[in-house]
Amino acid sequence: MAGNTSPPGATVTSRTVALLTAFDEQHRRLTLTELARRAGLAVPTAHRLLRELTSLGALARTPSGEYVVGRRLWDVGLLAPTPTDLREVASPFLHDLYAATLATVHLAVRDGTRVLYVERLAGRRSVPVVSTVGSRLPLHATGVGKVLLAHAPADVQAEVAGSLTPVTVHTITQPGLLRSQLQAVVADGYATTVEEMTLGACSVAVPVHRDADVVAALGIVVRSLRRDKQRLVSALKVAAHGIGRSLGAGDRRSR
Amino acid sequence: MAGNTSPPGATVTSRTVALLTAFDEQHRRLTLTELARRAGLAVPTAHRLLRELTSLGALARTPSGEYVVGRRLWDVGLLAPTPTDLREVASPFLHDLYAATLATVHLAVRDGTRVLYVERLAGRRSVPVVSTVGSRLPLHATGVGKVLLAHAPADVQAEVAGSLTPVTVHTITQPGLLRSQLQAVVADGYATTVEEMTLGACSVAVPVHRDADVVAALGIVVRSLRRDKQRLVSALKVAAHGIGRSLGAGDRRSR
DNA sequence: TCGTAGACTTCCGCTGAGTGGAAGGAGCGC
DNA sequence: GCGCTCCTTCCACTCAGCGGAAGTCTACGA
Repeated sequence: MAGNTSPPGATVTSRTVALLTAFDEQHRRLTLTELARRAGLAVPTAHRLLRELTSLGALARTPSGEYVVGRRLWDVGLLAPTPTDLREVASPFLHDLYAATLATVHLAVRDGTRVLYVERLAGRRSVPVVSTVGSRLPLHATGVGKVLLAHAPADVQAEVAGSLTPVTVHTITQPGLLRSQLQAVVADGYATTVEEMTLGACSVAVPVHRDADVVAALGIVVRSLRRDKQRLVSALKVAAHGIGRSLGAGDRRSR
Repeated sequence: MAGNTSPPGATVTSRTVALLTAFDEQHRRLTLTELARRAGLAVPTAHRLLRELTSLGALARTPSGEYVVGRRLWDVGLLAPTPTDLREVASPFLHDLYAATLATVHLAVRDGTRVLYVERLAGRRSVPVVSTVGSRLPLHATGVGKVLLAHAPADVQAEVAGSLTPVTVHTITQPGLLRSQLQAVVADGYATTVEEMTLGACSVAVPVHRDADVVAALGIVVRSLRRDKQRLVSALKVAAHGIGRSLGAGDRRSR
């Protein structure tokens, strides 16, 4: 009666991917049992798959036996088109912006109803923030998020407005207020937040255009906006414009 | 007689990984037939696996039907321990270094007998170079490569010295010359190249220590070394020292 | 307009690769 | 020593995966 009771609709491929995607920001090293549980697999099955993945270089093992993401997967991941192209093109502009402001600089795109951070520059003297490259945060609570939301399709805006979860006491939770702010973002060409994501941190962000489309948002985080908001906005706009122009020129062989 | 003639030793997992790793720097978008060929699979098999991978978000399709690496894979790849931790820790030091030199800044580790570039900062006015993040270059033809090679085990040094392929007319091709240069690198604490990888580009690089081990190399690329080599070397050493100290402090929960 | 070539997609019967329960270590704390 | 937890290996059953063949779509040249 030794046998086989495969869960419905689970192909080997999906099992493999399930194992790989069991890793996340909070779980960068996992044990066999934990991986099996997170991927919904029997322990021996997980063990065999993990051994294969390890020998192929997709995963690696720590000295203590835990599994971590391997270098080969890092390689392949870097080839993902949108983040990489954006990063590559934007890089010099981000450095200039950092040099000019000494603030934390963010480049982000929209991923469904969240902001996905594609690049982050932070100096040692910058305001501490929660974002890291690859992390996702709510659209309504960050500067880059508001920019991306303001230029998102109506159904996305509706979905976000339907569940405005607070992060700090200053996070926007009223759909009407959000709507009017988004209109202002489109009109003014920039968005701001004041302690809506992190207490003690404010942000300014502008859209990055490629032709008519908004493909990304560029933002900075500072301690206060009182002093020189206008200077920051214009520095951001210059950088965003430069990125957009380089992006337009850079679409080699995309039909 | 419809049947099954699976190649020996090919598991589904290895097929999946073969498909994913069929992508590289030069082939960031591939067609079905090309992928099947590169992974050594029958076209219908590749087709089915690719469809699964696409629906799972590991791959994506361009409007024209080609396959590209998906965002989910990018996510997972970012969790690979070594490159990410290094990047994260080194980031502020790299920016400072860039600000101080305006040169292209490289952070690299050794991957077998090649240099693996983990991070690159390039300004708009920097010397153009071939490296991108994730690319691998020969150890003997770059500044960071020489540093890593000088601190590599003897067998790696021997293997590299055994096949010194020239890149430019200035690339080192004599094992004896390489050996003496590597000794100098260890003694002096820095390495230089003069047009050995790219004509018109010189580089300086220093090791990044974590305790006694050399875990990475930090380098910059400039047009000429005549002018202020000593200033560059000391700027590099300061940054490398800072990175090493932060690394030592930053090894939370690694047994 | 039609024919041809090439690449993509769907179908389906055979079979061996994948499955997971069970059992055998290994390490640790009490 | 004893029990607990986690990792690893084994193995018989069976269904998931395989790929040849056939059908579809698109591009291009006559």
